[in-house]
Amino acid sequence: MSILKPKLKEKRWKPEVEEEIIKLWEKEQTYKFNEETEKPIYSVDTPPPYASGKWHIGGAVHYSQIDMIARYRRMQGYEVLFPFGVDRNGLPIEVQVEKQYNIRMRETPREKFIKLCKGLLDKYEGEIVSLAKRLGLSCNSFKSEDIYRTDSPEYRKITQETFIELWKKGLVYEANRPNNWCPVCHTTIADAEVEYKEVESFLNYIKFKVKETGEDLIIATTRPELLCACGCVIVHPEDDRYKHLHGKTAIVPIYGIEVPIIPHKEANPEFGTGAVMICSYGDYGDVRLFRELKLKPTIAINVDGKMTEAAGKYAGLTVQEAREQIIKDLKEQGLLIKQEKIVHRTPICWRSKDPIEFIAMPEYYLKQIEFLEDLLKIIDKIKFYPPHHKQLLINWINSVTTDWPISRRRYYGTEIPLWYCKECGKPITPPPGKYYQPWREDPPINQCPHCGSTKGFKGETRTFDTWFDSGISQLVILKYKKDPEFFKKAFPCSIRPQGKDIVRTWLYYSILRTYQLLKSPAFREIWISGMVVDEKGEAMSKSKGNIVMPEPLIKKYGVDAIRLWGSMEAGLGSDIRFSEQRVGGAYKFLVKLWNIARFISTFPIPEKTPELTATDQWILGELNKLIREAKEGYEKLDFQAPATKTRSFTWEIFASHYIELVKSRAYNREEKFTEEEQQAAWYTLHTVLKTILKLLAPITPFITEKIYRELYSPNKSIHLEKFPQPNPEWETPLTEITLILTAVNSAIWKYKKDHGKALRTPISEAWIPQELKPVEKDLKEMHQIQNLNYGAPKQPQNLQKIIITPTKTTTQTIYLKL
RNA sequence: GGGCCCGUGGUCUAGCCUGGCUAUGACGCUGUCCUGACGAGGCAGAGGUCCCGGGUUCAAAUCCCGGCGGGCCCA
Repeated sequence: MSILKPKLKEKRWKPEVEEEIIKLWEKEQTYKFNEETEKPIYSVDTPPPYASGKWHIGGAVHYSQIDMIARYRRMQGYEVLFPFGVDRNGLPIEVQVEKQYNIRMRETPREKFIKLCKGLLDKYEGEIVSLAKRLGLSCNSFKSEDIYRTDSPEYRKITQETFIELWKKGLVYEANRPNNWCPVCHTTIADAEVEYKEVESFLNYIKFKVKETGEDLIIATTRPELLCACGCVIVHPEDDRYKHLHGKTAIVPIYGIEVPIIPHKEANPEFGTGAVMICSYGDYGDVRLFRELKLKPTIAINVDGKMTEAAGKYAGLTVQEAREQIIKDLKEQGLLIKQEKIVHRTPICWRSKDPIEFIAMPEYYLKQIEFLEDLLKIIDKIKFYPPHHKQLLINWINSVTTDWPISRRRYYGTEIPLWYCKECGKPITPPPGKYYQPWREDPPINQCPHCGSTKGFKGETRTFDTWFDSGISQLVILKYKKDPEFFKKAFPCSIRPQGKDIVRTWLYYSILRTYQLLKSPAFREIWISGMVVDEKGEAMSKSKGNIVMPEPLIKKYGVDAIRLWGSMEAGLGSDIRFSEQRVGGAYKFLVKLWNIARFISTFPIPEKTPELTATDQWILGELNKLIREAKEGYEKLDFQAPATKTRSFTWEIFASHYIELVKSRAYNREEKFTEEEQQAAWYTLHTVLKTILKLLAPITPFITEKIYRELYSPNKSIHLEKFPQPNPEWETPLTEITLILTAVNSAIWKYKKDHGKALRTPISEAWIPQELKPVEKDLKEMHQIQNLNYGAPKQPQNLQKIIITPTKTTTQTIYLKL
């Protein structure tokens, strides 16, 4: 009798092993992109994480799911372009630097400020890259020189080049119009960058006078500090309370300004008193009405968020201070009737979280309104995963009403490549092909092409909105403007994977930018995932203090457990609720898988395919079903079904029933089986295991790689293997017995347990359903049945009768005797 | 005010598009078993008005209408 010992020594899967595997991948350059490839290219536009903080568990899950897409496509035979990039431009890092060093950007020399930004960015980038590696992302390379950065001279050069192109096409213009202004970041921001926050504030009822009649007119407002900028009062045309005032004049308290009372349907009779004061730049509606009614705006708030001279005695106060002061004054003068507490949504800056103001500044705009129709058409050519999330993008496109302000009065961003002639003041663009910094260098020409002056130029100091550069990542990774031949071959980008939170920004801008440059859809596929929320179902945020960091979980359970948990937890597009307990549950399966492999590793792999027994054919038939189901999920780029179905097959069918059935045969210690039969068990055990490993490889890349290398392929990664296909030779009607077989096994185990017997205890007599005849030999050994019969016994008196229910609607009867 | 998604045992989730068997699975819970890989196991079990109301249908978790509740986005 040969001594069989498991090849896998460890009794359980250890998360530390993952780190060795990462080193192996690095050494072998497993995921390197081969540009000369004959295979079709599949390009993944990995979201370049913003280098201003670490990833929480949500980031970890999100990126590992994107990795599953890359891994699945690679196993399907694509040459996968899966770059890693880092987004480093714009507001977020600047805000961070101001906080960290307690400085103000405008009071700091630009060179110095940029240096501080770079330093902090490098630190965060390092942390993010090492976590990305630890998560097992199969990016082509994590070498510093291979990572792209949106603030590198090469990237910025391309950003500027695309701007020059759009400028020449006449798609950029400058306009002085009120816009979202963050007084803290000191810059204009786009609608897409505006967030809303529920704020509790007072609705103040303020007494105006009607000039013609002398009567009081009560106005309700949340912004009394804007009284000085009041341009008119509107009332609803059908509002009977005010019909007699149409066309009359109202006198603004404190300032004594006379303004018209205008009937307008924007006034909501239900809100406040039904009479609304319209102030220049109060909110969107105010801005719109001022334009519509051709009123002359009064600028009440300056760029620092302080009141201007127009506010009279309140000049110089902040908005908040002015509001408090004016309320106090109104109260003293008996002009404040009452105050109501209300909760309303206030627009805030997405980065600094401060309330935004509407302030008119000259800014550059990129035309987008005239492209919206085309965008709606072009996205029909893109496949969405999951399909219903396409609606998120359609909704946003339909709600865009103004062009995109792209200039930012900030330091750390891609510079707008423009100079202005000192003589005529007209802007000039430099030739493309170089990275320009107009705030610190002269243009490449010395004579103004407009007026011929040689007096020199003044450089533009503003930068681009950060979405202006991240919105071309899909072009940059395909070597746009760098390698035209490759670009032609690879464009459009195969897939844009991203979270649903940045549909209106990154996704929308990417599609717009690509369409404007190339008149083509940017992507073939778009994959939009949900977010990871905390145990209570709420979004994670620093202010709530409910952020879960991945590192301790990685240490305890390993990355594979987190990845498996993330896939099993919810279908694609749904939010995933964090639960450490469930991560632990995923880890238990990995231990199970490890031990299954450990058991199987006891047996050699037969060199020739032996004649298979019915039991073997049965499990291969079941395996075939699993392959089909898993593939179906993978095709939807939704990993929930592959993860849960493979898990349940592995644990509940393969381990619990097949392995138990063939243990005797595989060991064959008493030589009750032929050598061929024994080899058939070995062959089948290995075949099933190998297939399970491949089915799980995209989801749990570490444990599958480890087992695969130990057992089957020391030198070639499982991740370079082909994804399993259903095998027609494995089709068998034997899968029809699965439910009966598992029910009979369970019944026998329970019977023995009920009688306090060990599972090895012999059964002297058993009567079971006829269907199980094909697996008779294994079944007898498994349960130690001495006298096995089929159907119903003639003399059932001495036997225990047990009714089993293989399906919910069918029952069968078996008879047992110990 | 509008759009999208969602509502299934204590908790989370599948099924819904394409209606049909006693509703899937996990975690937790209860009981029990040291069986040749696995006690971070095995086995067994309890636990559900499929949010509510109406309609279509022989038949509804599933389709339609109307509510209620939650989330996200927009105005």
